[in-house]
Amino acid sequence: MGRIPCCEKESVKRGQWTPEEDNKLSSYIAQHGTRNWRLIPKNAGLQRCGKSCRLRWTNYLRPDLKRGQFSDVEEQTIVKLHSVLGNRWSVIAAQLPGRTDNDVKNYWNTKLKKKLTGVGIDPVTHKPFSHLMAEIATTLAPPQVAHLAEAALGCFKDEMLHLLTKKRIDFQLQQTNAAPGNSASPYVDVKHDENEDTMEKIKLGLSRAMQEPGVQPHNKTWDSALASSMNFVGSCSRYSASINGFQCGPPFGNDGESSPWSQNMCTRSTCMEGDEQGQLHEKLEDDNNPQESVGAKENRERSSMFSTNCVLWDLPSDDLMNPMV
DNA sequence: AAATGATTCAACCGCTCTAAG
DNA sequence: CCTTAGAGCGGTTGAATCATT
Repeated sequence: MGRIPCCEKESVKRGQWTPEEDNKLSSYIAQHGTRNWRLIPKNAGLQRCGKSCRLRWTNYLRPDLKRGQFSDVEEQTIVKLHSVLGNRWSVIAAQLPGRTDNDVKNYWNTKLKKKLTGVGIDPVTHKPFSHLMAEIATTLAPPQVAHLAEAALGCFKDEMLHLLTKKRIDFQLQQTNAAPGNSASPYVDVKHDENEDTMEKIKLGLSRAMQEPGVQPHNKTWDSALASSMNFVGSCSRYSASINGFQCGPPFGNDGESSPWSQNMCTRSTCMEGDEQGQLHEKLEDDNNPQESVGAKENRERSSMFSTNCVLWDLPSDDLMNPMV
């Protein structure tokens, strides 16, 4: 037995709302409140489904809604909460006064996901891609690691190309175009010659990632030492440094000394049991410092989480500037 | 200036959860 | 306990807008 529709689809209007409809809905809700959405369109004289009315009200007409660009603080809050809660947009939105789950979801899908990917962070797990690869590598026999590395080249091709080329693309294109007989792509020729070398570097990086203890050099961000440590404390604390001091340890961990995988565990919903929601609130309130000056905020934006020096595969940054690793 | 592609975001869809009877 | 309806959620779509060629 299928569910009955919430309204007669033939008799309801769909699509964009007109100002007249908005007025009718707003004034009706102002008078009668939002009880029983099914009756609201009928009583308000709207040819709309109750569900549509609710959506229009909660996402657009509510007087307490905040319009316009997300602030840096809001952006960071979303990233933080998403790393803990995943795609629980309504919970995330509840921490952002004036923002709806739809707003947050749209902002995540259109902006934040790309930003994170652009700096080499997997937006699903909030870990560096290099770290994820190293994690997978530990479960494989050495010959398979090479295959993994090869596969990674394909999987993350777009992200890597973006990272590797964004600063030198013009230069490379100039050089390529200047050289007679070169193909249109700056990568085609070097790819073939350097492929072996590239694969060796990647394998080396992955091997180190599997072997090294938790060494965390301080002069790099998002490098494969993160991955090599196989210790998300390192990556998370580095990550947290990039996003304005958010720490995955306390209050999320059980104690001050985080276990190697405590960060990993705290990135999922298990972290939200008990009184942690309250701790989350505390933390968020700390972060949303209302006294922050505009100048300070702008400065911080310039050095925001997304300006991290992303180094993948344990390669020197100079190598990253070459067309193929 | 026009065409095309990319991006944004309001709105819809289908599902789950919850409470009432 | 079961059924049903209402509410809410997350995923997806597509029209409007913006950027690029």
